[in-house]
Amino acid sequence: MEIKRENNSTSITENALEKQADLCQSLTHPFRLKILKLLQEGEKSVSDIENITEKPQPFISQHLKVLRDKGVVATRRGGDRKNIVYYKLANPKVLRICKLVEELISDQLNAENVD
Amino acid sequence: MEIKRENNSTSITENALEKQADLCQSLTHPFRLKILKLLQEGEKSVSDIENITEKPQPFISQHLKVLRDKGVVATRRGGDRKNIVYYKLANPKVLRICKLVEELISDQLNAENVD
DNA sequence: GCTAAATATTCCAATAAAGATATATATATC
DNA sequence: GATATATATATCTTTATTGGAATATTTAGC
Repeated sequence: MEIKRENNSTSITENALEKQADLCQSLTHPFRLKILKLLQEGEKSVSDIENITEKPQPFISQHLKVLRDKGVVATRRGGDRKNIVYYKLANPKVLRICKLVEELISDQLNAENVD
Repeated sequence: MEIKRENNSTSITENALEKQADLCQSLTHPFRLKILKLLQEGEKSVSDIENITEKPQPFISQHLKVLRDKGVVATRRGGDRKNIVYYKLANPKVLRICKLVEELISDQLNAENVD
């Protein structure tokens, strides 16, 4: 069991807010959002994502790592040789957040067009 | 009317994803999330936030600016001398996103505790 | 136009994130 | 244990974000 609180000036709430902020960090890159959008259709391997997006493999893996580290996506090994890693959304709430963000931007653009 | 697309290699979708990513950027700081949490209760002035959080006023204004620039919060001038700026959430979807992020972190912590 | 109160902005040093390239690891087969 | 395929990580340079301190702006009243 690990000690979670570093010092007495950091409240439980502060700690939760930091984790929330940290999670949102994973949503701040267009390519990561694109990955999440792809995963909304269902599980995809790294090379699936490579074929669809036509980006270099290390670039893709780097961004997948960010999503993985924040617990936004989950993985399993598959394929005949167990050398294919399939990624999926770790929690349906991720999808709901992405959709809301998309809608919010849409709302903002519509509000602009009223000018 | 402004030209929105810089070049032909940037698709409509890419453009939307960039805006979405940019919006999420405003959610990546614990203090900004704290502000949003406060504004969920209702409109607050800068000095309200100052009194509640006990942070330096420029610090607060800097973070409010980020939220304002992304269209996450809206302002109005009020008070007898019109020198008080009241902040509120710009769109109810902001609240829903914050709550989902909070729940997602909560889910993650619960999943951890099963270990 | 000066003052006061409330809020906003600028500047700068420190830290963190991004992306390309090179390299490493994991898994099964031979 | 060498090979092949799929994926992951490390390194390095560039660029963006952070926060504190000082300063500026806005508004109304005098």
